[in-house]
Amino acid sequence: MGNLALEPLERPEGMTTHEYAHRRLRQAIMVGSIRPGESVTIRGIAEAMESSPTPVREALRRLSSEGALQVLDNRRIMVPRMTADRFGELIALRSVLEQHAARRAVAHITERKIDRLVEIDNAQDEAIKRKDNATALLLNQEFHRTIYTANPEQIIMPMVESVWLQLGPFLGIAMEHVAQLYFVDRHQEAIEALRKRDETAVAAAIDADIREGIGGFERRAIENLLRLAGQ
Amino acid sequence: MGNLALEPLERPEGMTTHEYAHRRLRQAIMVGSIRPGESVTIRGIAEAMESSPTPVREALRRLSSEGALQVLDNRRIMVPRMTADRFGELIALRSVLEQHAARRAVAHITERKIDRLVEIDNAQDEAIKRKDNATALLLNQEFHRTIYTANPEQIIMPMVESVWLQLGPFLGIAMEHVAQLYFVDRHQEAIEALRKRDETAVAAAIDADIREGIGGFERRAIENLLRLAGQ
DNA sequence: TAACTATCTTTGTGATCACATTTTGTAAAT
DNA sequence: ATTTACAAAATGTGATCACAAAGATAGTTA
Repeated sequence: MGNLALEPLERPEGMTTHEYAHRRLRQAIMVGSIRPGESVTIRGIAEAMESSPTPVREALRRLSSEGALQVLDNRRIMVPRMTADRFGELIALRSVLEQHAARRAVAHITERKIDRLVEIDNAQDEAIKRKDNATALLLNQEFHRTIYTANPEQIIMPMVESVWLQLGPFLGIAMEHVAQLYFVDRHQEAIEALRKRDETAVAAAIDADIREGIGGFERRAIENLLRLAGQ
Repeated sequence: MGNLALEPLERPEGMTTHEYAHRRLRQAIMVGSIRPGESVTIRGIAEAMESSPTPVREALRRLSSEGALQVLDNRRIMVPRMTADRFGELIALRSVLEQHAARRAVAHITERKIDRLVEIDNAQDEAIKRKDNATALLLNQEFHRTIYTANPEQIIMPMVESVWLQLGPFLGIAMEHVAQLYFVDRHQEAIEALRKRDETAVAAAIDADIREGIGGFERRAIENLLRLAGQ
């Protein structure tokens, strides 16, 4: 359990060690590189990224506050386990949060932003064709993030990302057992609705994107996947 | 800026230092003991609670992930400043989050829970009569928390508390300049709706409680308060 | 008086160490 | 073969130290 395969990540000049550790772990969790129930150790991570326990501990505390990690009673730190019920809660919350975020952003969307959204969506389609799930996943997040952050007073993004983080490990399992993630593309609808500045239509597109995308997993399918993964 | 008046807080047996630091700071921020824009230092807090920088840093990282603190470019850590726009975002988000949390909890509410809610509400009324704002505030939170945590799979509570944390410092300002906080009591409505297991009515009561309570501050009033407080 | 500079102090950061607890591994006993 | 007992290793925790960057202060100059 001590040895942990963390894909390398460039470290910008001037970034602190704890911030780097945080970002690297966060990304690993977000794209499903760490399985639910897997535990991480402070010293293990410190060794893996050639630093010391102190900054790693700060990174782990942040991740636990973000819901990405869970601190057990025996002080061990692990990626939370997934259940069908928890998955349902996460999808319902994701839908509510992102619909709200989208509604609050509509008034601030510029034509330039919309052009950017089209770009991202095209890139995502490319990634899906290449069967590059990880990239498609990140581009999908980038699409959503671009919309929500159009609102300059936005304060919801950390919560949206928290939900993404909590869904990440399950996505990792799904990607292991499903040939290709089923990406539903309601992005075109969202873009059209944004062009018209139609709040309700935007919210509907976001909701559909979530519920028919990752949220579309049936309860039975989730239980099967978790059993297959030995959860 | 180094000296910080932290009201003492009992420390349960076996609680780690960083956890204790986190809880103590969190409570101070939640009830408005620290003003927006005020900065805290690692060594200052460590000295105030007779510990060392290491665990304090962990506590501060957690609080920054919770939105209670803001890390500046110069790495200084401060309580985020409030603006009328940000306040509006916070109230809107609070309403959406708590309505959702309440809806998801309705099915799990027991008669015992409802009795507990009545108790809390009575205690809050007492505190209001005594003009004990801090206690009333905490009891109000306890009321809401009791509802939302009835759902055993609930994952939204950390986000709700994050919003409370972000509103806390402004409440501190409000309490300095307003004789008594205007507590609107839609709790009776919420209790009645819970008794009937009426999701929509519960959500409506929660929404009204928020929007007519703290959310009832007019934009003009907020700007005045902030100006009075030298923000 | 205002602006600049040099010095001292404060502060954040990360590595290291010591300690207590937990976990793991091994050998003996039933 | 399973359980128990004990030793060894691993792990989380918190204090301390050294270093660099930022901030404050005092003194000097224009």
